[in-house]
Amino acid sequence: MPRVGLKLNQIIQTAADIADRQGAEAVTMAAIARELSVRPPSLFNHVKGFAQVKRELTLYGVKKLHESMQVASNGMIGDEAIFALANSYLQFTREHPGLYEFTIALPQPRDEEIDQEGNKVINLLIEALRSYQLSEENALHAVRGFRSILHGFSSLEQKGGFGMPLKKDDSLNLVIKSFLIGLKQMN
Amino acid sequence: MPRVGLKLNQIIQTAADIADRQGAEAVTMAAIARELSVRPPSLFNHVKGFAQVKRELTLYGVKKLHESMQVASNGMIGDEAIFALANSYLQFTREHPGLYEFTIALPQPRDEEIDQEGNKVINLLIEALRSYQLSEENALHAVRGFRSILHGFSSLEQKGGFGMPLKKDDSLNLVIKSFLIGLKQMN
DNA sequence: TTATTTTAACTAATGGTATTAGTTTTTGCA
DNA sequence: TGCAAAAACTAATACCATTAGTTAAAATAA
Repeated sequence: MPRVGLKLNQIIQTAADIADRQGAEAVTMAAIARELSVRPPSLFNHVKGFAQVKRELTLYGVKKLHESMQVASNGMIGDEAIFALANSYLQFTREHPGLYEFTIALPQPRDEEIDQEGNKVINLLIEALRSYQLSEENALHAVRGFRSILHGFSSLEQKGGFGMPLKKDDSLNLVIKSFLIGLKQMN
Repeated sequence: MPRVGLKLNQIIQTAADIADRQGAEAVTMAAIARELSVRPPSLFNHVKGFAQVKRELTLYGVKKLHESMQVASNGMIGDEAIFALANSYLQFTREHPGLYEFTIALPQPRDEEIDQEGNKVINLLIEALRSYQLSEENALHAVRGFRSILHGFSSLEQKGGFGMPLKKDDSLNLVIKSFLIGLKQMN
């Protein structure tokens, strides 16, 4: 029994790979162990249990999503920033469908570190909406709306909810464009 | 071992109750059997397997959602109909959080009967948007957008994604209102 | 270098899950 | 009344996460 040298990082990476390739529900301790050529109990030397694996997966996903959006919108403002954020969000959900599921499955009770990382994403949206000169309250409402659009669209797309053979990116563009036009007339 | 007299209907009803009271992931054959005071294998006399239970749950949920929206928007047109649809959608997800999760977990591969029922919901939206005089293509984009807003908002609300202490209904109203304003300037 | 301690793998076992096979009992009908 | 079908059951299998206890390898101390 040679040492494999597992690290928490490898375990989460492996779990994320399984999620993206076989779906979020395929992520099990047994599957991770198989992938790493190790017996399931060995994982418990590095992780408290399956609950922690999911928690780390969520944290990893949110961090990665934030990073993508950060990079994509860097230096932009206004509509340009908003569309850049939307596109990078959608790209992330398409490249990492399984990981994304964990990203939106927030643990109960709330997790300080995950919340903090999630707030960074929200702050990107708040920044991008700044040029709209909304009241503080309306800005928060608008962020919720924008998040709803992004998550709702991604989720429906992944679940196969869009049956019609119609360019999906056009749909997202239209809803965001409409939303922004409406926002401009809000004050 | 007296006859219990299980019916497919009772099984699905029980499953839906468990979903709404304890969460969608609490729905198991074992839990359903416990609730019905029956041994798990007995369920297999009425149901092919857990996969079918989930499938029936999805169908039941979509039907129920459609019925609620149908009733709520009956006789209305334009914005009034749209807000009525949105409110009844949200009410459904709040009253049936567990069942709603199954409602959006469409089975792979596609299920003819579920698709058909889902199309009825979509048709309600298309009808409501008719007064906007959108091109056929834009109408479909708009429906996707509207569905994204509804599902995204509901999903984030359920997952506890809205941290700020801000009236959630106001948020939904604002995003829909903005979206509609934008739509009106689309042609 | 050798000895000791710690780390990380292991095996074995427990209790949960869905599911199948085979059995028994009840019910409904001829 | 008797028989066939339906619907419950028990028993067993194969997964799953997890815990306890064991062993071997690696890191550290002497």
